[in-house]
Amino acid sequence: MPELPEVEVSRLGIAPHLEQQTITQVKIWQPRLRWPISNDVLQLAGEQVTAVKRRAKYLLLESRLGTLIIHLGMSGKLHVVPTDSEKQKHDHFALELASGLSLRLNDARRFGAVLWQGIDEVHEALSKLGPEPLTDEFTGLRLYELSRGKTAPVKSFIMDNAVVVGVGNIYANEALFATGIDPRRAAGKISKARYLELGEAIKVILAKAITQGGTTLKDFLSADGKPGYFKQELQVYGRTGEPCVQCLQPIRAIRIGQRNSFYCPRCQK
DNA sequence: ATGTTGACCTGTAAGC
DNA sequence: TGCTTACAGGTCAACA
Repeated sequence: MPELPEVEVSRLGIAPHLEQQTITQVKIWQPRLRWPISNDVLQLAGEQVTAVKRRAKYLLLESRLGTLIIHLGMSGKLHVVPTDSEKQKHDHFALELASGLSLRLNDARRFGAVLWQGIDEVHEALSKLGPEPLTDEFTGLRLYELSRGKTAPVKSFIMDNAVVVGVGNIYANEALFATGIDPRRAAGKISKARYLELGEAIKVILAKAITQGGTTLKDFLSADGKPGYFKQELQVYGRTGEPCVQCLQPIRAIRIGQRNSFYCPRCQK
């Protein structure tokens, strides 16, 4: 479900309910997610959430004792609900708060994760990540330099978390359309000038998606239940056979690295 | 080393 | 109305 904008929208939705709140109880209903939920997370009971941050597609709930790391995988969702409300199917984990509200993780496919990072540790899930796309550490120049000699498709390249984090299947397709780059092209054979444009396009598209509340494809809702409106902005993703917004050619779908990929055969070279 | 593929798991939609 | 198949927002391990 979530790429970086959806995770950020989730963060913005839950943060006001969590920050400075005391956790009264930690509930592990289903520990078998992508990795088992460690009992280390139980020490959060009685602790205060000092900040709610994000790194890549990971949410970071900080406390005096350490950081709870949440990843939503493909289908994970966070809800803030009254603690006495009924547990839903696929609710796996919850933090109960002194306010009477609870944060619940619901994830049908269980590709998500709940991890514990002790104070002064860096969890290995976070240790090999590239820069955040919306910071100055990420530039088109970086894309250009890292891509030299690579033969993998440019779409796979920009989805590589060691190159830049947070660019998933939707926004990779959109950024390549915005810059007129054929997603199949070898990453190493694209010019510096085009990478400079691509870097900017990634920033602009992700930032806009965040302001629109993310992309709701099937069922993404922010923690307060609102859908995202970026779907209306999608130029190629999911538009197989529909006319290109620029040239009216039908949008094509192909498979790149096992992922559905959409492009305009006329506008993208 | 780099690139590609399968695997994890469940729900939903499409096809027969 | 079934039943079967393919696919879905992500990431990692294993392989060539």
